[in-house]
Amino acid sequence: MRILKYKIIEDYIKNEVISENLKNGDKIYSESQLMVKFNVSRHTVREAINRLAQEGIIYTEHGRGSFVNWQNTVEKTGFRTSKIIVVIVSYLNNHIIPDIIQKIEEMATEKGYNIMIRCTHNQIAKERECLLDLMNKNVFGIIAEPAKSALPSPNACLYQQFREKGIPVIFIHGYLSQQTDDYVVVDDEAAAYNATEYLIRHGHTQISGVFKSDDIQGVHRYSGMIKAMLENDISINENNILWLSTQDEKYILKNKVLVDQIFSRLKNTTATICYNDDLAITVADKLFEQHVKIPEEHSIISFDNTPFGDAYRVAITSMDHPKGKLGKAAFESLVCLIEKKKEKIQVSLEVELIEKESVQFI
Amino acid sequence: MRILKYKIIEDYIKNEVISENLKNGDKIYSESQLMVKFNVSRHTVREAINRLAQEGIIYTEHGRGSFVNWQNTVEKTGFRTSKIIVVIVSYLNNHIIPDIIQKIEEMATEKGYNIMIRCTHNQIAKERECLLDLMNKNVFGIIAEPAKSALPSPNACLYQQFREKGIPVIFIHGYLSQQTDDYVVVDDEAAAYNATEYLIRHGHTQISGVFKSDDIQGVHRYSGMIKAMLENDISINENNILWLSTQDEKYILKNKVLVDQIFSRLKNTTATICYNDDLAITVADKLFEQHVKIPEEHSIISFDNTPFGDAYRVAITSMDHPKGKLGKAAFESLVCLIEKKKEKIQVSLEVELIEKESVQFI
DNA sequence: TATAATGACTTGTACGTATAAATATGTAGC
DNA sequence: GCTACATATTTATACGTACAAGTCATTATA
Repeated sequence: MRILKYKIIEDYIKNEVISENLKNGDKIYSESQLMVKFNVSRHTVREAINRLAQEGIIYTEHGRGSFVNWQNTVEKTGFRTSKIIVVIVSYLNNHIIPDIIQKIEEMATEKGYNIMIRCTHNQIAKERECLLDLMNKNVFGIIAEPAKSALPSPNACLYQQFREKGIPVIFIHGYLSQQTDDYVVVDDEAAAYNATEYLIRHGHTQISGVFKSDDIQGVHRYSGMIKAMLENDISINENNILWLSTQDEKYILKNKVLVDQIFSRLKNTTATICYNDDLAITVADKLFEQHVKIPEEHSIISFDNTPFGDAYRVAITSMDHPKGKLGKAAFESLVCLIEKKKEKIQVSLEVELIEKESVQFI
Repeated sequence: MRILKYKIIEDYIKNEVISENLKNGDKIYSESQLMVKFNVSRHTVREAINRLAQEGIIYTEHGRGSFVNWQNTVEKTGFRTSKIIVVIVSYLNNHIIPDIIQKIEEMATEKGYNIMIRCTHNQIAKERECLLDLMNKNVFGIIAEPAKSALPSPNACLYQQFREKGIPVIFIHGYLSQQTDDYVVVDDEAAAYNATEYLIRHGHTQISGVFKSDDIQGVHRYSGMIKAMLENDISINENNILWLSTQDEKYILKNKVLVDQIFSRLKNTTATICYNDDLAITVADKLFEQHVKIPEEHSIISFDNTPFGDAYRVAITSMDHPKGKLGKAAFESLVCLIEKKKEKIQVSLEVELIEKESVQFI
């Protein structure tokens, strides 16, 4: 291997910077100084300096000199080479997602990644648009809360395309295919199972449920409930289950028909399992309006343990949501896939039950 | 402007590539060909080629020649050429920011911008780190909620540097300098003025206040309160004002001393103006614990009109927060600055009072 | 005292030359 | 038809020179 003169100078300065003999912002030797020092031509010195500048270790200013730019070196090349992770979520304005994203952002910044946010409003079309837009961008990985995960998704193949291009995708909250997807989710079935067992232990046998029909979470929570009831030899009355779509949920407060539906489903039951705290509060409000006392006359249990449910006049007993843990696991898993340290990530987080005031012994 | 020879060659080749006279993978003219073609020295040709290689438009192979690398340019450049807007906020997990960001994301995606998120945890150090990190990145603009906006900020000069580089900065929620900054904020002083007037109209003359000391919003809300009281000839007792820092706020629930402080400040008053709904609920909780009934024995009014305050056992009367409007205005203003359609943006949004249950006539 | 001019020093652009090393190609020899 | 070799072409490294242009501190001037 031939010894390159410019390489000698380049390495020398690089070492000075790394060993902090030259600190950030310091002016390095001028071209003429280096010419003398290494007994080379100006051209060779400039070659070395150009390479260092290209690497982002120094920058030069006309008429002033070259200066160390070490602290920014890693990221200096800008977003072109910097590591971008896209986080795709349904909505930002709920009580779960912001916490997850905040955790992801925290860890990502620490690791030198940048977080880009996209919202789908839980609409397949917006999700599709977003994925197509990202398709020819230079992203390192995707963390996605899939839209309408309970239904067959026409966007599954788009996510697949990212994986085929070597861009890992981690699903959170739900997934599109349990076989092929990488995901970090909450074990909703187990959570619902435990919630139902908790009601049963409090003497409830007539239990109704309000679930969301378009998210896989709703399906899992439903099946956890059913499982617990079957195992406790409690008969299941499908009439006591109310399925709501995202659309319904938005209009539920205004829509008289839906309110009536709630009551027809809850009739003859002593407890209700609600898809989440927001829904639990909506249901509770309607019950209060009809002078049904909670928890004395009707118990309610729900999911996600939000401050919203905490602040309600009857604090809603709820299955906790490990938001920070989920964000952390999702990011770490994604990095594992990016760095090819693992091939498949399928994590299911267990959750605790947080006892509050909305469930009573019958 | 001096005409640079290497620049002529560089632009010529770049044009050949863009116009697809030279397609991806094609070998470009050799150095000696270019020397003849442009009648320059080899050095000048190499200067041009080096720059093109640095841009990623071509690559060179020893002994073979230089080749067009255009297909990768779009991909490689990826986000470099795409329009990135960075949104810097204190926290994501509150009731205001996610809505604002969601609106910004919605509009940005529509206009072909990409949103990058950073959280400062309302810490000057983290804000600084974030700004330094962004300094060398190719962003189109910044929407920032400044950290600790009530105090003189050492990061003000960093924001200034962005502006000097032609990267506009729009502050939301607060600003660092009313003279020089571009901002879209809520008119907190007017809001507090109206809130105070509302209390006065309900017969309250002994009014206490709980404010945040490190955000400019707290200062503005305080001064709005003072203004209203002065104009109504109500004497102000500084002992009835409690100032909390972000630090305090976090420990307030656990810290006995602070709880006592709250009560010493609220003593002898019939109503309290709270910095926001979260604080209002904390204060209300403590009052309830001491068997003070709200609103019968003490009225509370606050800011931001969050669902959190809505769900509280006594729905908190609160000044509304135009989250969507603010997000929209911030984004549109930023685009105006980016496209140089405007030079200065200083928007103050007026807010409504949302009457609920926590204020009563005395 | 404030401003303008000067000169020393710095990097930027541009020319010329020479040799080294990698690649491509044509030719001679088997 | 294949290999080995010589040759031409290409880029890479390296020397030298000259002048342009930006920065900065000192000096001279108004």
